[in-house]
Amino acid sequence: MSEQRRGAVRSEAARRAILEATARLFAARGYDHLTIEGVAHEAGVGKQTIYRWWPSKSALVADCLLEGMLLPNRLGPPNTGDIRADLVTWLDEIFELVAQPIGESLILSLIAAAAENPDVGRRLYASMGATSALVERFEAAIAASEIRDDAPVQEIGEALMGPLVVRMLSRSPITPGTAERLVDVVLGPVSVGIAPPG
Amino acid sequence: MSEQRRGAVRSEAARRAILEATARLFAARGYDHLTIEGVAHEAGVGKQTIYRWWPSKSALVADCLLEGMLLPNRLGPPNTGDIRADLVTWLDEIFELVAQPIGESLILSLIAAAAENPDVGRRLYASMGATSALVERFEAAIAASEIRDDAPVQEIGEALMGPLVVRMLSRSPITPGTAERLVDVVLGPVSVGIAPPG
Amino acid sequence: MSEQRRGAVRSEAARRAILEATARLFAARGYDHLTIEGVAHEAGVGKQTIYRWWPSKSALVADCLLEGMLLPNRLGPPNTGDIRADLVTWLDEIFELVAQPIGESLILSLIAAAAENPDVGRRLYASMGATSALVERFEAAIAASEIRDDAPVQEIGEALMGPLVVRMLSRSPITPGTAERLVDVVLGPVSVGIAPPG
Amino acid sequence: MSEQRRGAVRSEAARRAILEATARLFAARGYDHLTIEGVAHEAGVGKQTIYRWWPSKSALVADCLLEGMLLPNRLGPPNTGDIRADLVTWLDEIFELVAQPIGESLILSLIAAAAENPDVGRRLYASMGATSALVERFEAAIAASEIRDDAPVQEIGEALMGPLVVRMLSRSPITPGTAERLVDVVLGPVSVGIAPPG
DNA sequence: GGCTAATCGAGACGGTACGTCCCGTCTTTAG
DNA sequence: CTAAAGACGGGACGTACCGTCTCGATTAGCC
Repeated sequence: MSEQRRGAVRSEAARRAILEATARLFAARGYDHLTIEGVAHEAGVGKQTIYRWWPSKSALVADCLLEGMLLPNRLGPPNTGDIRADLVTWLDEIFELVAQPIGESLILSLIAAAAENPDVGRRLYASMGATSALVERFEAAIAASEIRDDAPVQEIGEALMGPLVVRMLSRSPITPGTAERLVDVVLGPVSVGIAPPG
Repeated sequence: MSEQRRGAVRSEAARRAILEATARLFAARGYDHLTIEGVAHEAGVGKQTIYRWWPSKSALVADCLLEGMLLPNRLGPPNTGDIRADLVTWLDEIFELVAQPIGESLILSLIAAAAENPDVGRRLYASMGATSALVERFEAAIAASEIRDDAPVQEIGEALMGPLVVRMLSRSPITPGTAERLVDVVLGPVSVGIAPPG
Repeated sequence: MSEQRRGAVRSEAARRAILEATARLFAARGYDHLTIEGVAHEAGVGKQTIYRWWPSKSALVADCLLEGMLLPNRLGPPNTGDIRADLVTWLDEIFELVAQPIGESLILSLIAAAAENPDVGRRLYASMGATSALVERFEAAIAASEIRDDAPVQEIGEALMGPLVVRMLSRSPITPGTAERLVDVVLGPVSVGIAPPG
Repeated sequence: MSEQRRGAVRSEAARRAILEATARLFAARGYDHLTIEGVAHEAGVGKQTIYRWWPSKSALVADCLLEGMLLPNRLGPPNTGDIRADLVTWLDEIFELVAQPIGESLILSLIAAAAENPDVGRRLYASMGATSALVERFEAAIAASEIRDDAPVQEIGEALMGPLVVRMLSRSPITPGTAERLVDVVLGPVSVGIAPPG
């Protein structure tokens, strides 16, 4: 009835050692200086053990992402009841991360990995909260009538994340006030916000 | 008085052959299968001739961009007097390009190259019109009072381009109506647009 | 008094499957393309079952030899009463075998295996009749006064076999008449043979 | 008219370093523990530089032989005017060499290499004097009427060398007197030698 | 019949070496 | 002095096997 399984079972120790080594080296040296041989050596593992389970280094990175070893798994905005302030808080948090050289090269490396491997892209997108934490915050805002209930939340989310990516790729500096201006752009300036109920 | 120059001068034929070979191979096989040796061979040129003038393959790609060999040099929105329609037209044009496999992989390769090399990033940013053609259109719109004169045009531009990049990296499909929704997000829905003057 | 034995006993089926697979692969691909993994797979057997009973691939080949799976177990000269003719017949038989590509590569593989593993060497030597069938024929020849009773039979035997090995290793062609010339060399030319008794 | 040659020329330093490293490692660890990577490392050379000029490790070994780095290039019998004594001297010299463990494993390694690669075989054959020095000695012996002028010298030579190879492969000990007995076998016992002229 | 071993197939594991692809530098010859 | 050609030392690739080590299943003697 059930699937036959024979032979030794996959070693969890090796799996973890590999992912941890990958995360360590990725953070230390960036995506394109990451090598399978380096990971194997760092993890104390044969190369074949890596190739047995992952097809490429980008798949390795994707798995690290999935396990939350490169970024906090749910990086979303807070909910203080004030959607504009919460989004600004969240953006500023991210801006601060990427303002540091290490944060910048980490994100650029992730972008490079995502460009190369669809899986990394999908997981990075999920990780960055664009689908989960951020959307939840918008739904809460709709429920609280902070924003219109027909607001295109996916587009709004991407209009917040996207500029970050663009600035990083173009190496444009992120000036003070950028977060506020972005939130104003996507939610509309305060003065033209939706009318309060009643 | 003048600089003394002896011996053969830099060969323009070689320079063009190299850039054309780079563009050809980049389009055909993508950024990370592009090799200096491949370019040298394709261009019928010695490797040293490439290394003499360009420090890396990403610099080569950056130069191709600058010469408009990878993307049209000025890809900007039209100006029909209707900023919303013009932006939608422009976005849909880009969306159509990246909906084709070749366009998608071209852009993803450019993103990867930009992530790896600051120069490519800067030039790509300029190329994509985010600073020039797009900003000019916004200035025209301000002049025509189509949008507020204190609108943060850089942020608006990036809030239009950014989501494209995010969708490509995350491999999210671009659904019909996305362009309209994005324009609505960044300019505000029509009904709450700025009041007509007077 | 006797050794205690518990648990499953050695599988004769596995043993035979392994030896047969070894012989098959050895003949097909030669000694140095023979792999334990290949034998295990071909025999439908786990690798450990091979390692449990044989220490190395050359031991495997030695066992195949011992079971006569690679060469006829007793390849010796006939006895028609004419020692010279019998030796020529025997040599020509061998020469014909090694003239075919398959025979040549089989023997060269065996030589390589023998060079690598003393056991293979000893068993091959025995197999090739140099100690048994050939010596028996010489003893018969001595009994029949065909050759001197103090003839150094081991040296004579090796002086017949050795040139074959040398020709194979040096890839010298074996020309017609070689067998006769060799027999003449080791037994002395007919005209100067030992005087008939009486 | 002449062949065009452009680009850097082959480095003699690299060639020598590689051959010397090969000879050193071959002598130290034997043919089948010899690795291309080991040679490259020992020679301080990139692997590709080896693969550019030699197709396999056995070709490397063959070249070492050709340069006389593994064996003296002309290992032949002396000429004191007494062919039997000279041959015995020569054989005993070789027997002494192969009686030492290092000599034995060197020769066995050469045999293994010869079995694998025709070129090694041919060059080894030439090196061992079977074609040159030994044949010259026989010709001198014929000229001096020490042996019959129609003696099959190639067969005689191989009937001397061959048994050595057979003993090495079969790991039979070489007992005292073997050289004499072999010479007796191939030249005939003294008592039945050719009649002195006159 | 249950217990204890040993064997079997399968195959994962840490390794070593393979032969290939490119890197960026250096060397040679032609123009 | 530039350019083509291409050899060089080096690093990583992805693959093939090595010999060892689990696994779960099966098989035999012993209580």
